Amino acid sequence: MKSKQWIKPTDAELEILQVLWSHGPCTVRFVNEHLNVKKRVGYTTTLKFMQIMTEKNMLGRNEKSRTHIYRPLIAKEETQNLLLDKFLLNAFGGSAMKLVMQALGNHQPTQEELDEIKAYIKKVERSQK
Amino acid sequence: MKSKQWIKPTDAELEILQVLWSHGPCTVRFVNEHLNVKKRVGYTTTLKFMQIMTEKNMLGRNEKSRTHIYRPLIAKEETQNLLLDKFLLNAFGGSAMKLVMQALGNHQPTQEELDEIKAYIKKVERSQK
DNA sequence: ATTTGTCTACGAAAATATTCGTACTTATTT
DNA sequence: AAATAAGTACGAATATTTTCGTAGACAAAT
Repeated sequence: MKSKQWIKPTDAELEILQVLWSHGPCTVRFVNEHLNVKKRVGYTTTLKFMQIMTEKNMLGRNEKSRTHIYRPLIAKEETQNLLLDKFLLNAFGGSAMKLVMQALGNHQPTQEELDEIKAYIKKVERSQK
Repeated sequence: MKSKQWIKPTDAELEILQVLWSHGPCTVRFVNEHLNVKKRVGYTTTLKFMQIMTEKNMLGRNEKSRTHIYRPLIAKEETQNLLLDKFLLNAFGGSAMKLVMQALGNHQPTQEELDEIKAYIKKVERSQK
């Protein structure tokens, strides 16, 4: 949707975005604690990243209170799409089908998920005929 | 297949691997010319990468003639799988289904491709019953 | 046999990304 | 009010990735 200059989030930035996307707006401390579930990261490291991301307009923040509240400024789906495009090109030479088949093959979909895909395919076929 | 220490190829390394995977073993010059179709890269840059990748055991080379012939030592599918796993975690919080649906949605599959997926789903369902 | 072109090796600059220590400010506790 | 705790800002060290220049070897062309 945006005409903004797209800046690809780095891995570390993405981890922070994940937290903000799933919980709502939150503090540096909250984010940092979540990151620390997976791996040890210093508080000021997380802080620094979030400050940088704010400069890059990836995040916004409310400075009303001393403890700032950060929120994502880029949408989850849009971001994932753009990353997906890049990844597709980088790793799969642009072949979406290859990627889809491999993702399906590697991650044992449940019957429900299969149904979801079938429904989606039907929809596409109908609109495409 | 391997118990080798897995080293994630960087973006630049992946571009080189793509060339080696699709054409057979080839020379630095050949690879470099291919990369230059997309973007300008110096010859020695490509050379350096391929030397580094050889050190990392990503590539092997035949030094019989003065002009070395490089070949990938890591398999395309295996590498893509591992990268996919990482990407899935990084960008999609591990949800393969989300990724698949988004890939399908963004890249207008042809009828043939849809058929391919349907066939695959059938296969899974049969084996899974 | 000299010049010119192509190759490899290697060091190191440049660009990016990651990590954290220190200083300073503002609350909160004692 | 002094000490302690919790925040932000910022500079800078590290680590990683990308990019090339330069030197020396060897072969091909003049």
